[in-house]
Amino acid sequence: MSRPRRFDDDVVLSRAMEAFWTNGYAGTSPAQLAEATGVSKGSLYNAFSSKRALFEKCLDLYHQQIRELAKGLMDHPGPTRECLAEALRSVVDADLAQPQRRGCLIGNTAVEMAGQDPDIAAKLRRMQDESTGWFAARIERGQREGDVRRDLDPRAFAEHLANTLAGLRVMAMTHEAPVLYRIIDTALAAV
Amino acid sequence: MSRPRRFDDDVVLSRAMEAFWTNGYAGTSPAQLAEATGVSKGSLYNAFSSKRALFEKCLDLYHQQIRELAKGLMDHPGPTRECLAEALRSVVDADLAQPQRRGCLIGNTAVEMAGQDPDIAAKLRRMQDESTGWFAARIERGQREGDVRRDLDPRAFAEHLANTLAGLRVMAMTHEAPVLYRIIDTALAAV
DNA sequence: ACCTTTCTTGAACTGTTGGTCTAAAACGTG
DNA sequence: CACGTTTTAGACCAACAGTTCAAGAAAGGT
Repeated sequence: MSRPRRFDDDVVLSRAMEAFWTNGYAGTSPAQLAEATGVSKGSLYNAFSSKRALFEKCLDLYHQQIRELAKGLMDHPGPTRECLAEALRSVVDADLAQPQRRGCLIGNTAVEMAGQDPDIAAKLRRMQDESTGWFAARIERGQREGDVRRDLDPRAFAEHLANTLAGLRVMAMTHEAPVLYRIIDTALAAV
Repeated sequence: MSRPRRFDDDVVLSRAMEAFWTNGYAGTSPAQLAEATGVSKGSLYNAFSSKRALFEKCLDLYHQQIRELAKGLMDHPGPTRECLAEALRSVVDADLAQPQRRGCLIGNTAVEMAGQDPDIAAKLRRMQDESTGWFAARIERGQREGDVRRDLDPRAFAEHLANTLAGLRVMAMTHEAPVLYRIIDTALAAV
């Protein structure tokens, strides 16, 4: 029928996501996106309509990736407290392993765009709430298994954890592992 | 001698700070700065050399303002736990009272620039560490006054509080007061 | 009344931005 | 192997970025 696309949408999306992640939405120009993806500007616009639309697809991809990651981390064997601590530590480790600090794409986008753009704000809000849900589920499981104090409100504590994580990823821009690890331990002391 | 400056450097700086705060460094153009300050682009460059230099002065002003604020908040009468909770709540309230969410200028800048710019990163790091110091001092005072458990590590808990605050200001971009208040209570449960 | 100095202003400048368009090339199909 | 359709690379565009500059304007010192 027609000429097929030479590039794989998913790998292009993934590379574009990396570019947006390290440089921000405004900080990533079409030229940079072309360079990062190896696909020319023209093709990029042909395939994704606009920089904005491409960005939203990148956000979705990011969210899906952390969803997979979270699923794995929350299913790790071991006591609840250690499981949560290990999960947070692994996120921090991943951040610090990067040659350039870049934080969390969702948090970064909240800071950069949520104030001006209610649509993006709502989308980010949904994503963050989903993360909170994963934490809450793990805590409830801990309570069922007798691992976690019964008087702990799972929802409230999950929100606290999500907030701690949001903070960590900002703090990781300027701090090193020991401080961040200590923060994780302190935040989890109540479990 | 020479023609005097028509504007007051401090009010110009303060208005420029507001502009950077709501729109970010890259998101604030010289034209916007001129508009926000009421001073023409040319004069702005004459007085502050470059957008970058102006921004650093704004950062310093911001830090000085929160230093004053923190001094007041940490000296409030009442038990330590309530004092800290009230301090965090007042920051959250101030964020939510704004017509446009804008987070924390230090955190926002960390996210936007720290990855690329080691100088800025170091400066932000110093500012954040100073904030941690204020929390630590208040906790130590609480311990001296018998208000706070002796086995709490003031430094570690202060870092946790600074991290919680950093998180709150990102979460405030997309969440409302009840969630944020609950997070504050949970984070302070150990005091 | 003039001189010097620093200030203000607006225009001008260069590079880049986000985005469009086109002409040529590439492909599956019949 | 020609068809009709798509993709592609790159030229192209107006707008705007950050910055500079020449010209004039307001003070004090002489």
